[in-house]
Amino acid sequence: MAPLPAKPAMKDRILETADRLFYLQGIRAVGVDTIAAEIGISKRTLYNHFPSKDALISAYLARRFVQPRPSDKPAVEQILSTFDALERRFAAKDFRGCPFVNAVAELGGEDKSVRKIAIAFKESRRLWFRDLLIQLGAADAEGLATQLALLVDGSIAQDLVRNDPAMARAAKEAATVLLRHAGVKVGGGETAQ
Amino acid sequence: MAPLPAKPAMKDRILETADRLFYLQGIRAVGVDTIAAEIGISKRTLYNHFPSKDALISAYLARRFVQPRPSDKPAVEQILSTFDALERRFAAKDFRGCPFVNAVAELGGEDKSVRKIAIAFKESRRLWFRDLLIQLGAADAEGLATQLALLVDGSIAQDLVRNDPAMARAAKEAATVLLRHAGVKVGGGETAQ
DNA sequence: ATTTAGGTACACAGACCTGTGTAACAAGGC
DNA sequence: GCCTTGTTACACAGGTCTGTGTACCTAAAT
Repeated sequence: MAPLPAKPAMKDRILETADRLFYLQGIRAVGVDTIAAEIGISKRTLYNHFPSKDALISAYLARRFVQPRPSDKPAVEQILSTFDALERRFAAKDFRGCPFVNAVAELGGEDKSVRKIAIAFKESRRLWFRDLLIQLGAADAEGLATQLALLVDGSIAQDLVRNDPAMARAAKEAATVLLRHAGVKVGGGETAQ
Repeated sequence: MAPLPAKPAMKDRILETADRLFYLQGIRAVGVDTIAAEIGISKRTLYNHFPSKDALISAYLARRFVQPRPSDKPAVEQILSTFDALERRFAAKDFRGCPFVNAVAELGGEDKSVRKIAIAFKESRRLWFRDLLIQLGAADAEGLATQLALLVDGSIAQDLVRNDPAMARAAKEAATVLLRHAGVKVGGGETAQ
């Protein structure tokens, strides 16, 4: 009915495939040939949708930049369930660390736009923590939000290397201690054990 | 006097240069040509000392695998000064994250030996924390050591992206809280402020 | 029926990569 | 003098990479 329902399908397919391959194998390790071949299209078609590999990289990272959706759950539960979600993702065998950190590590200071989006992503996550902490009346919400972000990224880095989902649990336990220390009331023993 | 004082100089020069370039620009981003050219030697000479680029990569990571030297300082001070050292390294403009994490991120699951040495490195650091914590009689030295390692790697990842040495201070403050919570006596207010 | 948009096949340029082969050169030990 | 060891210069093989050029095809819109 609408004149363009199936039209953007190709661009999305390219992006989705690039995302998967970039993330799993590394950006430099995946050539545009590989992406096109994986979809079964010609390289020319790919370049008709994205002017360069750099544009594809930017689109890949932009696609990964998703905000956590607002929730009605209690703030403290939102914060702690972050680490449960991490543990679940660590257990999936296609988890390969934070795409933004990996991109910066791989592309170095060379690429300014990559770093820029990575910084924006990390800060947005920190602010998400901070706003919840403010709701909770936590002492030093700014500093504590940073510390929680450290625990998240630390567990991601450790899991990337060790492949051990327990890293998320360790982070959650540390987060619980830090929250309590900041005067936040945290529900019982679900953290221990 | 000794017959081979200047002999291994070349191999060391190659390794040192490879280390610097691999670390700063990424392993895949640096070709053997570039390394040889940087030293001013021929590519042939490089290949006379290392049979392949993979061997050079392994030597690079092995070179980065240094144990913290034993110290007479009090254990708690050793632990906390780790974060001061991190802050100093973050402030240097040639800091580009953890070479082991970066290598795993860049080379992916593809390379088993790289992951192996990265795991060994991370575990050796965790054990270093653990042994000090045992000396201190901390509760749950194993778990706490993991948590401290998370804070280290988290601050490294955050600094890699943001270039903000304050990440090390945030990690130190979190570490202080966790140590106190485990019953470790930590000296005064040098952490706050 | 014709135009137009998007896709295909395929070759190619130009760069860079790892790794090898070869012949010549320099310096110290014997 | 001779021989060994390390280095150099340089070409090259064979592969991969990004990106372009071109001519053809198909299907939908008009």
